Amino acid sequence: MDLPNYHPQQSQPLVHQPVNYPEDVLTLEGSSTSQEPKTEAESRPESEESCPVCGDKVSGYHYGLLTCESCKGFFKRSVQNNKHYTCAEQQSCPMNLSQRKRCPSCRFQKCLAVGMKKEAVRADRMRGGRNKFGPLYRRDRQMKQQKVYHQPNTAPYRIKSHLYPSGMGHSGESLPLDCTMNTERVLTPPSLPYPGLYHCTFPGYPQEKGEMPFSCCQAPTNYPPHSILHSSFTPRSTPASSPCSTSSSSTLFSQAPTTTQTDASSAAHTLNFLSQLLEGEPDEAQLCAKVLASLQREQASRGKHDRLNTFSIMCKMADQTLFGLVEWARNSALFKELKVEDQMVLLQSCWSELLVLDHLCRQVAFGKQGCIYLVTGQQIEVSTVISQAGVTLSSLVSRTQDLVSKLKALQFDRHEFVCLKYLVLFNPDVKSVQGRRQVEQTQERVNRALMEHTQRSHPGHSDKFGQLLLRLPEVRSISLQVEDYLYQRHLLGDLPCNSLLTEMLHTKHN
DNA sequence: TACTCAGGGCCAAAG
DNA sequence: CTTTGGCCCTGAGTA
Repeated sequence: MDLPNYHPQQSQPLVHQPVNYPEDVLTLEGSSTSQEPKTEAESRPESEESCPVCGDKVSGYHYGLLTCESCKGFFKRSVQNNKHYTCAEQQSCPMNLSQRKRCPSCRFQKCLAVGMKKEAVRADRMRGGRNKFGPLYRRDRQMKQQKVYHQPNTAPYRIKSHLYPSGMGHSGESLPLDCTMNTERVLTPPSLPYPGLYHCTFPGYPQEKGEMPFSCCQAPTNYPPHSILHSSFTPRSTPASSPCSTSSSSTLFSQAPTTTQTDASSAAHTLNFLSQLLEGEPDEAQLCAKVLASLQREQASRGKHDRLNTFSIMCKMADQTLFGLVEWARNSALFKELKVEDQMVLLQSCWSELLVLDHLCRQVAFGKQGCIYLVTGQQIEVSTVISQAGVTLSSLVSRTQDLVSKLKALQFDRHEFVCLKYLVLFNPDVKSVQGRRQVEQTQERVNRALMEHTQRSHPGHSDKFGQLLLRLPEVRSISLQVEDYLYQRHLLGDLPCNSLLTEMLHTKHN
């Protein structure tokens, strides 16, 4: 896996750039494994697919995925010559066949965002041979093959996934996991602040079928909305008001308190440490705006009858949130101290837990009783989701809402949230972590800070620390269920391709 | 051993 | 002059 915008060797901060995926990212083509007899069409599947970067015709697998010859060459040159491009605009230049030459910066970012792997460009420039991604390419082909198998009427090979809405089944066969959530119907446009994002018609689901429209509450115009915990969840511009916020982050992060320190200085250090952790927290309003803008761009680039369905919208939201979480980790001083390889494996291991934690935090902070609060500020009634979702999704929603209730009862605050995020990220038990000791020390340090914070902020609640830690196995369990669910939907072709989400799912199932 | 196919190099064309 | 992109070469992996 390569992470989008992941340039550990670069010193300048990288700005997250939402990805404008081409309209046909939801299409796929037939393919076959090399062991099987091939038809003419199957033997050249890539000729039917468009490059995820610019939409040109793909010429084969290049640096991790199917791309065109031109983007292959561009990516190779960029990596080989260690190019550092700068975008003259807002890092969101359109990327298509006619405009791909205009902005190399956005083109290169797009290459990385769709999953082209820098490490596949050989440092020794040796020609020929096979690379280490052979199994990845094989798996990719097999998955495409699998989807074609599930959708027999696939000639020609490009299929719009919304022609196969979930819940309809394929050829009457039963599906291995719940895919009955009629997510195409979940969000309804009225009262939404960005009506262009959602559409009323749901391909494959005629309205007269009698389905109940999902009620969707108006998102508050002023962010953030109500919350009894509002004061605990102040935006990132304010928390630096801690007593010792004048110290530099490098000093703080490089010095753990020693046992010889007095209680007072240890407490001050913990406060300082926590406020430094909090400073790295992304601004929720900015994230909200970013996700909305990305969704708007996506919808604007589509035809009137080719709008994203609700499940795809949710996936895009999760994808953008994931981008934000990766960016958060990457910008963390503690995380930067780790080897790049360790950063990668840690993120690969915990991305879904971070997503779940992020969702939980948003619910505790902003979610109204009985509603799910989306990253875009919109709200969906839990009861409606559960009534329309299949077994797996209903169970996920219920479990998550239970956890939200428990966290609310514990008066979960922002300091504790950021600590849990770090505890999940710095997991020394992840296989193949090289700097295990370093990861362990950071985890212990965050653990200590969390303990001291809970004892200080809730002296009457002696076991808050333990109660919070006890929630982590449930977070883990939910995240694994989320991964399984998403992977099954991915195999059915319901997930938008070329997203960080699918990339992470791929890596986990490698 | 022949074949496959992904990475690298070359070079005319475009900017 | 630099960059692009189509074409060809190379060679490890595979049947």
